[in-house]
Amino acid sequence: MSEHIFRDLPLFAGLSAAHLDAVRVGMMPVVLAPGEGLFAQGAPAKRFFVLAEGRLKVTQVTEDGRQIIVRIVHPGEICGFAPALNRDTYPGSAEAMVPSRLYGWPSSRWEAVMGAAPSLTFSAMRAIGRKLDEAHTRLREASTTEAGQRIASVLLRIARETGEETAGTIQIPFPLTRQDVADLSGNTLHTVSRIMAAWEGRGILVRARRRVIIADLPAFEAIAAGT
Amino acid sequence: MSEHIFRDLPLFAGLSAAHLDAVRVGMMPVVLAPGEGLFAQGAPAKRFFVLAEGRLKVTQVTEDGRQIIVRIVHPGEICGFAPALNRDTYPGSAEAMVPSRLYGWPSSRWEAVMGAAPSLTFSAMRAIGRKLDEAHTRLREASTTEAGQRIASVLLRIARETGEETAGTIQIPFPLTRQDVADLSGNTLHTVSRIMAAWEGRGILVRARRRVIIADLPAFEAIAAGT
DNA sequence: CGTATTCTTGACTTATATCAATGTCGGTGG
DNA sequence: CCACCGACATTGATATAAGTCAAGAATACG
Repeated sequence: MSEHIFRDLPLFAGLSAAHLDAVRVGMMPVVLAPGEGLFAQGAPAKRFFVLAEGRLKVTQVTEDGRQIIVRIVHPGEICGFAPALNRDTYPGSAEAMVPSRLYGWPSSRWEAVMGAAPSLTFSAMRAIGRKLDEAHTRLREASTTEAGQRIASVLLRIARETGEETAGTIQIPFPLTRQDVADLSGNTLHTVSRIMAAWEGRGILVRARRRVIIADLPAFEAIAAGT
Repeated sequence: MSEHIFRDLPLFAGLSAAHLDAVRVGMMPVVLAPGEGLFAQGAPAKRFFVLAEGRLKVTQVTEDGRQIIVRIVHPGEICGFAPALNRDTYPGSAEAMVPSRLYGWPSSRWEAVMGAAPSLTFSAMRAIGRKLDEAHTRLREASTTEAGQRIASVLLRIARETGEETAGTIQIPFPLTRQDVADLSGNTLHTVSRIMAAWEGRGILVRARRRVIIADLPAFEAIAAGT
Protein backbone atom coordinates (compact mmCIF):
# COMPACT_ATOMS: atom_id res chain seq x y z
CA MET A 1 0.00 0.00 0.00
CA SER A 2 0.86 3.66 -0.42
CA GLU A 3 3.84 2.78 -2.57
CA HIS A 4 3.48 6.19 -4.17
CA ILE A 5 4.44 8.29 -1.16
CA PHE A 6 8.06 7.31 -1.58
CA ARG A 7 8.00 8.78 -5.02
CA ASP A 8 6.00 11.83 -3.92
CA LEU A 9 8.12 12.81 -0.98
CA PRO A 10 11.62 14.11 -1.74
CA LEU A 11 12.52 13.15 1.79
CA PHE A 12 12.37 9.50 0.84
CA ALA A 13 13.91 9.72 -2.60
CA GLY A 14 16.82 7.49 -3.49
CA LEU A 15 16.54 4.99 -0.66
CA SER A 16 17.37 1.34 -1.20
CA ALA A 17 14.65 -1.29 -0.99
CA ALA A 18 15.97 -2.46 2.38
CA HIS A 19 15.86 1.04 3.82
CA LEU A 20 12.39 1.63 2.41
CA ASP A 21 11.26 -1.49 4.21
CA ALA A 22 12.74 -0.16 7.45
CA VAL A 23 10.94 3.15 6.94
CA ARG A 24 7.67 1.37 6.29
CA VAL A 25 7.64 -0.42 9.65
CA GLY A 26 4.93 1.04 11.87
CA MET A 27 4.01 3.70 9.31
CA MET A 28 0.36 4.80 9.34
CA PRO A 29 -1.48 7.17 6.99
CA VAL A 30 -3.48 10.02 8.55
CA VAL A 31 -6.14 12.23 6.99
CA LEU A 32 -7.27 15.52 8.54
CA ALA A 33 -10.18 17.85 7.80
CA PRO A 34 -9.69 21.65 8.06
CA GLY A 35 -9.56 22.74 11.68
CA GLU A 36 -8.95 19.20 12.90
CA GLY A 37 -6.12 18.71 15.40
CA LEU A 38 -3.20 16.33 14.93
CA PHE A 39 -1.63 16.60 18.36
CA ALA A 40 -1.99 18.90 21.34
CA GLN A 41 0.54 20.90 23.32
CA GLY A 42 1.64 18.98 26.40
CA ALA A 43 0.27 15.63 25.21
CA PRO A 44 2.57 12.58 25.20
CA ALA A 45 4.60 12.63 22.00
CA LYS A 46 3.47 9.23 20.76
CA ARG A 47 4.13 9.81 17.07
CA PHE A 48 6.00 11.92 14.53
CA PHE A 49 4.82 12.76 11.03
CA VAL A 50 5.61 13.78 7.50
CA LEU A 51 3.08 15.98 5.72
CA ALA A 52 2.31 14.59 2.27
CA GLU A 53 -0.34 17.08 1.22
CA GLY A 54 -2.15 20.07 2.73
CA ARG A 55 -1.03 22.58 5.33
CA LEU A 56 -0.72 22.56 9.11
CA LYS A 57 -0.17 25.28 11.67
CA VAL A 58 1.77 24.60 14.84
CA THR A 59 0.76 26.85 17.72
CA GLN A 60 1.73 27.43 21.32
CA VAL A 61 -0.53 28.94 23.93
CA THR A 62 0.48 30.72 27.10
CA GLU A 63 -1.22 30.16 30.44
CA ASP A 64 -3.27 33.31 29.92
CA GLY A 65 -4.73 32.07 26.67
CA ARG A 66 -2.64 34.04 24.21
CA GLN A 67 -1.49 32.20 21.17
CA ILE A 68 1.32 32.35 18.67
CA ILE A 69 1.81 30.39 15.48
CA VAL A 70 5.22 28.82 15.82
CA ARG A 71 5.43 27.57 12.28
CA ILE A 72 3.47 26.57 9.25
CA VAL A 73 4.14 23.06 7.97
CA HIS A 74 4.31 22.65 4.21
CA PRO A 75 4.09 19.40 2.22
CA GLY A 76 7.21 17.24 2.47
CA GLU A 77 8.15 18.56 5.90
CA ILE A 78 8.58 16.65 9.13
CA CYS A 79 6.56 17.63 12.16
CA GLY A 80 6.12 16.37 15.68
CA PHE A 81 9.86 15.80 15.97
CA ALA A 82 9.74 15.86 19.76
CA PRO A 83 11.89 12.70 19.87
CA ALA A 84 14.75 14.74 18.41
CA LEU A 85 14.50 17.07 21.37
CA ASN A 86 14.56 14.15 23.73
CA ARG A 87 11.25 15.22 25.17
CA ASP A 88 8.18 13.11 25.72
CA THR A 89 5.47 15.71 25.20
CA TYR A 90 4.68 17.94 22.23
CA PRO A 91 5.83 21.55 22.73
CA GLY A 92 2.94 22.85 20.62
CA SER A 93 -0.36 21.89 19.02
CA ALA A 94 -0.76 21.05 15.33
CA GLU A 95 -3.93 21.63 13.37
CA ALA A 96 -4.87 21.32 9.70
CA MET A 97 -5.56 24.59 7.87
CA VAL A 98 -6.87 22.80 4.81
CA PRO A 99 -7.66 19.12 4.09
CA SER A 100 -4.39 17.31 4.74
CA ARG A 101 -2.82 13.92 4.28
CA LEU A 102 0.15 12.67 6.28
CA TYR A 103 2.11 9.67 7.40
CA GLY A 104 2.98 8.92 11.00
CA TRP A 105 5.31 6.62 12.91
CA PRO A 106 5.52 5.75 16.61
CA SER A 107 8.15 7.90 18.32
CA SER A 108 10.04 4.72 19.13
CA ARG A 109 10.78 4.37 15.43
CA TRP A 110 12.54 7.78 15.26
CA GLU A 111 16.10 6.54 15.36
CA ALA A 112 15.29 3.54 13.18
CA VAL A 113 13.61 5.66 10.51
CA MET A 114 16.28 8.36 10.70
CA GLY A 115 18.98 5.71 10.72
CA ALA A 116 17.57 4.00 7.64
CA ALA A 117 19.58 6.47 5.62
CA PRO A 118 22.05 9.15 6.65
CA SER A 119 20.63 11.48 4.00
CA LEU A 120 17.32 11.32 5.84
CA THR A 121 18.94 12.34 9.09
CA PHE A 122 20.75 15.26 7.53
CA SER A 123 17.59 16.29 5.79
CA ALA A 124 15.71 16.29 9.08
CA MET A 125 18.53 18.17 10.75
CA ARG A 126 18.52 20.79 8.01
CA ALA A 127 14.77 21.14 8.42
CA ILE A 128 15.18 21.74 12.14
CA GLY A 129 18.08 24.09 11.46
CA ARG A 130 16.03 26.11 9.04
CA LYS A 131 13.28 26.42 11.61
CA LEU A 132 15.83 27.63 14.12
CA ASP A 133 17.06 30.20 11.67
CA GLU A 134 13.53 31.35 11.02
CA ALA A 135 12.76 31.53 14.72
CA HIS A 136 15.83 33.70 15.25
CA THR A 137 14.82 36.01 12.44
CA ARG A 138 11.38 36.41 13.92
CA LEU A 139 12.88 36.88 17.35
CA ARG A 140 15.17 39.60 16.10
CA GLU A 141 12.30 41.30 14.31
CA ALA A 142 10.00 40.96 17.30
CA SER A 143 12.13 43.20 19.45
CA THR A 144 13.63 45.58 16.92
CA THR A 145 11.12 46.33 14.19
CA GLU A 146 7.68 47.82 14.21
CA ALA A 147 4.39 46.10 13.60
CA GLY A 148 3.94 46.83 9.89
CA GLN A 149 7.40 45.67 8.99
CA ARG A 150 6.96 42.44 10.93
CA ILE A 151 3.66 41.68 9.22
CA ALA A 152 5.14 42.34 5.77
CA SER A 153 8.16 40.21 6.60
CA VAL A 154 6.09 37.24 7.72
CA LEU A 155 3.74 37.39 4.75
CA LEU A 156 6.64 37.82 2.36
CA ARG A 157 8.41 34.77 3.72
CA ILE A 158 5.29 32.63 3.36
CA ALA A 159 4.65 34.02 -0.11
CA ARG A 160 8.20 33.15 -1.13
CA GLU A 161 7.87 29.63 0.27
CA THR A 162 4.52 28.82 -1.26
CA GLY A 163 3.04 31.81 -3.09
CA GLU A 164 1.26 31.29 -6.41
CA GLU A 165 1.50 33.97 -9.07
CA THR A 166 -1.67 34.90 -10.90
CA ALA A 167 -1.97 37.86 -13.26
CA GLY A 168 0.86 39.80 -11.66
CA THR A 169 -0.37 39.22 -8.13
CA ILE A 170 0.97 36.68 -5.66
CA GLN A 171 -1.51 34.73 -3.62
CA ILE A 172 -0.84 32.65 -0.54
CA PRO A 173 -2.56 29.40 -1.46
CA PHE A 174 -4.22 28.62 1.83
CA PRO A 175 -6.59 30.53 4.10
CA LEU A 176 -4.99 32.93 6.57
CA THR A 177 -7.29 34.92 8.83
CA ARG A 178 -6.26 38.28 10.25
CA GLN A 179 -5.97 36.49 13.57
CA ASP A 180 -3.53 34.01 12.01
CA VAL A 181 -1.42 36.87 10.68
CA ALA A 182 -1.50 38.46 14.13
CA ASP A 183 -0.38 35.20 15.76
CA LEU A 184 2.40 34.88 13.21
CA SER A 185 3.69 38.42 13.56
CA GLY A 186 3.20 39.03 17.27
CA ASN A 187 0.46 41.62 17.06
CA THR A 188 -3.18 41.94 17.93
CA LEU A 189 -5.90 41.27 15.43
CA HIS A 190 -6.78 44.97 15.55
CA THR A 191 -3.34 46.26 14.67
CA VAL A 192 -3.09 43.80 11.80
CA SER A 193 -6.48 44.80 10.49
CA ARG A 194 -5.63 48.51 10.58
CA ILE A 195 -2.29 48.06 8.84
CA MET A 196 -3.56 45.70 6.18
CA ALA A 197 -6.49 48.02 5.51
CA ALA A 198 -4.01 50.85 4.95
CA TRP A 199 -2.07 48.70 2.48
CA GLU A 200 -5.27 47.94 0.61
CA GLY A 201 -5.85 51.67 0.27
CA ARG A 202 -2.40 52.03 -1.28
CA GLY A 203 -3.04 49.19 -3.71
CA ILE A 204 -0.31 47.01 -2.24
CA LEU A 205 -2.70 44.32 -1.08
CA VAL A 206 -5.99 42.99 -2.41
CA ARG A 207 -8.80 42.67 0.08
CA ALA A 208 -10.04 39.12 0.45
CA ARG A 209 -11.67 37.20 3.23
CA ARG A 210 -9.32 34.67 4.82
CA ARG A 211 -6.89 35.13 1.96
CA VAL A 212 -3.76 37.19 1.44
CA ILE A 213 -2.99 38.49 -2.04
CA ILE A 214 0.02 40.69 -2.69
CA ALA A 215 -0.57 43.10 -5.57
CA ASP A 216 2.60 45.19 -5.41
CA LEU A 217 5.55 42.97 -4.56
CA PRO A 218 8.29 45.65 -4.77
CA ALA A 219 6.38 47.93 -2.41
CA PHE A 220 5.85 44.99 -0.08
CA GLU A 221 9.53 44.12 -0.09
CA ALA A 222 10.38 47.73 0.70
CA ILE A 223 8.11 47.67 3.73
CA ALA A 224 9.54 44.36 4.96
CA ALA A 225 13.07 45.71 4.60
CA GLY A 226 12.20 48.80 6.66
CA THR A 227 11.21 51.09 3.78
CA MET B 1 47.82 15.88 22.03
CA SER B 2 44.70 17.08 23.78
CA GLU B 3 43.77 13.52 24.63
CA HIS B 4 41.91 14.86 27.60
CA ILE B 5 39.19 16.67 25.70
CA PHE B 6 37.59 13.37 24.82
CA ARG B 7 37.24 12.60 28.47
CA ASP B 8 36.18 16.14 29.37
CA LEU B 9 33.47 16.55 26.77
CA PRO B 10 30.34 14.44 27.26
CA LEU B 11 29.73 14.86 23.54
CA PHE B 12 32.66 12.58 22.79
CA ALA B 13 32.15 10.06 25.55
CA GLY B 14 32.03 6.38 24.73
CA LEU B 15 33.44 6.52 21.22
CA SER B 16 35.63 3.72 19.88
CA ALA B 17 39.29 4.38 19.10
CA ALA B 18 38.54 4.30 15.38
CA HIS B 19 35.82 6.90 15.73
CA LEU B 20 37.99 9.06 17.94
CA ASP B 21 40.60 9.01 15.20
CA ALA B 22 38.00 10.11 12.68
CA VAL B 23 36.94 12.94 14.98
CA ARG B 24 40.52 14.04 15.42
CA VAL B 25 41.13 14.62 11.71
CA GLY B 26 41.43 18.34 10.99
CA MET B 27 40.68 19.25 14.61
CA MET B 28 42.31 22.44 15.86
CA PRO B 29 42.34 23.97 19.35
CA VAL B 30 41.30 27.62 19.70
CA VAL B 31 41.81 30.02 22.60
CA LEU B 32 39.89 33.26 22.99
CA ALA B 33 40.32 36.27 25.31
CA PRO B 34 37.22 38.06 26.68
CA GLY B 35 35.60 40.19 23.98
CA GLU B 36 37.47 38.41 21.22
CA GLY B 37 35.40 37.27 18.23
CA LEU B 38 35.26 33.68 16.94
CA PHE B 39 33.33 34.23 13.74
CA ALA B 40 31.29 37.07 12.25
CA GLN B 41 27.77 37.23 10.90
CA GLY B 42 27.77 36.81 7.13
CA ALA B 43 31.32 35.46 6.96
CA PRO B 44 31.98 32.18 5.11
CA ALA B 45 31.24 29.30 7.48
CA LYS B 46 34.68 27.73 7.26
CA ARG B 47 34.60 25.93 10.59
CA PHE B 48 32.38 24.58 13.34
CA PHE B 49 33.29 24.27 17.00
CA VAL B 50 32.77 22.67 20.37
CA LEU B 51 33.25 24.84 23.44
CA ALA B 52 35.48 23.12 25.98
CA GLU B 53 35.69 25.86 28.57
CA GLY B 54 34.43 29.43 28.99
CA ARG B 55 31.36 31.15 27.61
CA LEU B 56 30.37 32.62 24.26
CA LYS B 57 27.53 34.82 23.14
CA VAL B 58 26.06 34.52 19.68
CA THR B 59 24.52 37.74 18.40
CA GLN B 60 22.72 38.98 15.34
CA VAL B 61 22.57 42.58 14.23
CA THR B 62 19.96 44.23 12.10
CA GLU B 63 20.76 46.67 9.31
CA ASP B 64 19.99 49.59 11.61
CA GLY B 65 22.55 48.49 14.17
CA ARG B 66 20.29 46.95 16.76
CA GLN B 67 21.47 43.76 18.31
CA ILE B 68 20.01 40.67 19.92
CA ILE B 69 21.76 37.85 21.71
CA VAL B 70 20.56 34.76 20.00
CA ARG B 71 22.03 32.31 22.46
CA ILE B 72 24.68 31.82 25.05
CA VAL B 73 27.01 28.89 24.43
CA HIS B 74 27.98 26.85 27.48
CA PRO B 75 30.86 24.39 27.80
CA GLY B 76 30.27 21.13 25.94
CA GLU B 77 27.98 22.69 23.36
CA ILE B 78 28.38 22.81 19.60
CA CYS B 79 28.39 26.16 17.83
CA GLY B 80 28.83 27.39 14.31
CA PHE B 81 26.71 24.55 13.01
CA ALA B 82 25.95 26.37 9.76
CA PRO B 83 26.77 23.18 7.82
CA ALA B 84 23.71 21.58 9.39
CA LEU B 85 21.57 24.33 7.90
CA ASN B 86 23.16 23.76 4.54
CA ARG B 87 24.32 27.36 4.45
CA ASP B 88 27.75 28.68 3.68
CA THR B 89 27.78 31.78 5.89
CA TYR B 90 27.35 32.20 9.64
CA PRO B 91 23.91 33.54 10.59
CA GLY B 92 25.35 35.35 13.62
CA SER B 93 28.54 36.47 15.29
CA ALA B 94 30.19 34.64 18.19
CA GLU B 95 32.31 36.34 20.84
CA ALA B 96 33.91 35.19 24.08
CA MET B 97 32.40 36.61 27.27
CA VAL B 98 35.21 35.19 29.41
CA PRO B 99 38.51 33.47 28.56
CA SER B 100 37.48 30.46 26.48
CA ARG B 101 38.94 27.32 25.01
CA LEU B 102 37.43 25.43 22.10
CA TYR B 103 38.08 22.91 19.35
CA GLY B 104 37.26 23.53 15.72
CA TRP B 105 36.95 21.50 12.52
CA PRO B 106 36.68 22.56 8.88
CA SER B 107 33.04 22.59 7.79
CA SER B 108 33.87 19.92 5.25
CA ARG B 109 34.41 17.53 8.17
CA TRP B 110 30.82 18.02 9.46
CA GLU B 111 29.30 14.88 8.06
CA ALA B 112 32.43 12.87 8.77
CA VAL B 113 32.61 13.98 12.41
CA MET B 114 28.86 13.59 12.88
CA GLY B 115 28.96 10.25 11.10
CA ALA B 116 31.77 8.95 13.32
CA ALA B 117 29.09 7.89 15.73
CA PRO B 118 25.30 8.01 15.48
CA SER B 119 25.11 9.07 19.12
CA LEU B 120 27.05 12.18 18.21
CA THR B 121 24.58 13.05 15.47
CA PHE B 122 21.61 12.63 17.76
CA SER B 123 23.34 14.67 20.39
CA ALA B 124 23.92 17.49 17.95
CA MET B 125 20.35 17.23 16.76
CA ARG B 126 19.05 17.41 20.31
CA ALA B 127 21.23 20.46 20.90
CA ILE B 128 19.77 22.18 17.87
CA GLY B 129 16.30 21.06 18.87
CA ARG B 130 16.69 22.50 22.34
CA LYS B 131 17.77 25.80 20.83
CA LEU B 132 14.69 25.74 18.64
CA ASP B 133 12.54 25.13 21.67
CA GLU B 134 14.20 27.97 23.51
CA ALA B 135 13.81 30.29 20.54
CA HIS B 136 10.09 29.50 20.40
CA THR B 137 9.70 30.16 24.09
CA ARG B 138 11.39 33.51 23.72
CA LEU B 139 9.35 34.24 20.63
CA ARG B 140 6.14 33.48 22.48
CA GLU B 141 7.20 35.63 25.39
CA ALA B 142 8.35 38.45 23.14
CA SER B 143 4.87 39.10 21.85
CA THR B 144 2.71 38.13 24.78
CA THR B 145 4.40 39.10 28.01
CA GLU B 146 5.62 42.36 29.40
CA ALA B 147 9.19 43.52 29.84
CA GLY B 148 9.76 42.57 33.48
CA GLN B 149 8.46 39.07 33.00
CA ARG B 150 10.66 38.53 29.96
CA ILE B 151 13.75 39.72 31.82
CA ALA B 152 13.02 37.45 34.77
CA SER B 153 12.36 34.52 32.47
CA VAL B 154 15.64 34.93 30.60
CA LEU B 155 17.72 35.35 33.77
CA LEU B 156 15.98 32.43 35.41
CA ARG B 157 16.70 30.14 32.48
CA ILE B 158 20.38 31.09 32.49
CA ALA B 159 20.55 30.71 36.25
CA ARG B 160 19.01 27.25 36.00
CA GLU B 161 21.46 26.24 33.28
CA THR B 162 24.58 27.52 34.94
CA GLY B 163 23.82 29.31 38.19
CA GLU B 164 26.03 28.83 41.23
CA GLU B 165 24.50 28.86 44.68
CA THR B 166 26.32 30.81 47.36
CA ALA B 167 24.90 31.52 50.78
CA GLY B 168 21.29 31.26 49.69
CA THR B 169 21.79 33.43 46.62
CA ILE B 170 22.21 32.24 43.06
CA GLN B 171 24.84 33.90 40.94
CA ILE B 172 25.24 33.69 37.20
CA PRO B 173 28.91 32.78 36.89
CA PHE B 174 29.89 35.05 34.04
CA PRO B 175 29.62 38.79 33.42
CA LEU B 176 26.32 40.03 32.02
CA THR B 177 25.94 43.75 31.46
CA ARG B 178 22.54 45.44 31.53
CA GLN B 179 22.96 45.80 27.80
CA ASP B 180 23.43 42.03 27.49
CA VAL B 181 20.27 41.44 29.48
CA ALA B 182 18.46 43.90 27.21
CA ASP B 183 19.72 42.12 24.09
CA LEU B 184 18.66 38.80 25.57
CA SER B 185 15.18 39.88 26.57
CA GLY B 186 14.28 42.22 23.74
CA ASN B 187 14.29 45.48 25.67
CA THR B 188 16.28 48.67 25.85
CA LEU B 189 19.09 49.14 28.31
CA HIS B 190 16.99 51.76 30.09
CA THR B 191 13.96 49.59 30.65
CA VAL B 192 16.19 46.81 31.98
CA SER B 193 18.00 49.18 34.31
CA ARG B 194 14.77 50.59 35.72
CA ILE B 195 13.20 47.20 36.28
CA MET B 196 16.29 45.63 37.83
CA ALA B 197 16.72 48.66 40.07
CA ALA B 198 13.15 48.15 41.28
CA TRP B 199 13.94 44.51 42.06
CA GLU B 200 16.98 45.53 44.03
CA GLY B 201 14.74 47.78 46.10
CA ARG B 202 12.50 44.81 46.85
CA GLY B 203 15.47 42.65 47.83
CA ILE B 204 14.93 40.20 45.00
CA LEU B 205 18.22 41.01 43.32
CA VAL B 206 21.63 42.05 44.56
CA ARG B 207 23.22 45.02 42.87
CA ALA B 208 26.49 44.20 41.16
CA ARG B 209 28.33 45.58 38.23
CA ARG B 210 28.27 43.23 35.23
CA ARG B 211 26.95 40.48 37.42
CA VAL B 212 23.51 39.11 38.15
CA ILE B 213 22.79 37.67 41.57
CA ILE B 214 19.35 36.40 42.49
CA ALA B 215 18.60 36.80 46.18
CA ASP B 216 14.97 35.71 46.32
CA LEU B 217 14.45 32.82 43.95
CA PRO B 218 10.74 32.19 44.74
CA ALA B 219 9.88 35.84 44.11
CA PHE B 220 11.86 35.71 40.91
CA GLU B 221 10.05 32.61 39.74
CA ALA B 222 6.72 34.28 40.49
CA ILE B 223 7.64 37.25 38.32
CA ALA B 224 8.82 35.01 35.48
CA ALA B 225 5.57 33.04 35.63
CA GLY B 226 3.53 36.23 35.41
CA THR B 227 3.06 36.79 39.15
C1' DC C 1 43.94 60.01 39.25
C1' DG C 2 41.69 60.60 35.17
C1' DT C 3 39.22 58.43 31.53
C1' DA C 4 36.12 55.06 29.68
C1' DT C 5 32.62 51.99 30.51
C1' DT C 6 28.61 50.78 32.79
C1' DC C 7 24.62 52.07 35.08
C1' DT C 8 20.89 55.15 36.91
C1' DT C 9 17.24 58.37 36.68
C1' DG C 10 13.97 61.93 34.92
C1' DA C 11 10.89 64.10 31.41
C1' DC C 12 8.66 63.36 27.30
C1' DT C 13 6.71 60.86 23.25
C1' DT C 14 4.72 57.36 20.70
C1' DA C 15 3.40 52.86 19.07
C1' DT C 16 0.41 49.56 20.01
C1' DA C 17 -2.76 47.23 23.16
C1' DT C 18 -7.33 47.50 25.07
C1' DC C 19 -12.16 48.46 25.15
C1' DA C 20 -16.23 48.88 22.62
C1' DA C 21 -19.18 48.96 18.84
C1' DT C 22 -20.49 48.06 14.20
C1' DG C 23 -20.10 46.10 9.66
C1' DT C 24 -19.80 42.31 6.16
C1' DC C 25 -19.49 38.02 4.28
C1' DG C 26 -20.96 33.22 3.52
C1' DG C 27 -22.90 29.09 4.79
C1' DT C 28 -27.16 26.59 6.85
C1' DG C 29 -31.60 25.58 7.45
C1' DG C 30 -36.36 26.76 7.09
C1' DC D 1 -34.20 31.05 -2.31
C1' DC D 2 -33.93 34.03 1.25
C1' DA D 3 -33.12 35.10 6.05
C1' DC D 4 -30.54 34.49 9.74
C1' DC D 5 -26.49 33.46 12.44
C1' DG D 6 -21.83 32.93 13.41
C1' DA D 7 -17.25 33.81 12.02
C1' DC D 8 -14.40 37.25 10.37
C1' DA D 9 -13.17 42.04 9.87
C1' DT D 10 -13.14 47.17 10.42
C1' DT D 11 -12.86 51.33 12.95
C1' DG D 12 -12.79 54.86 16.71
C1' DA D 13 -11.61 56.41 21.41
C1' DT D 14 -8.68 55.82 25.16
C1' DA D 15 -4.94 54.00 28.06
C1' DT D 16 -0.35 52.69 28.90
C1' DA D 17 3.98 50.25 28.55
C1' DA D 18 8.11 51.03 26.97
C1' DG D 19 11.09 53.61 23.80
C1' DT D 20 13.75 58.02 23.05
C1' DC D 21 16.29 61.92 24.49
C1' DA D 22 19.23 63.83 27.84
C1' DA D 23 22.07 64.27 31.75
C1' DG D 24 24.73 62.64 35.31
C1' DA D 25 26.69 59.23 38.88
C1' DA D 26 29.26 55.14 40.08
C1' DT D 27 32.66 51.83 39.28
C1' DA D 28 36.60 49.72 36.99
C1' DC D 29 40.92 50.10 34.76
C1' DG D 30 45.08 51.75 32.95
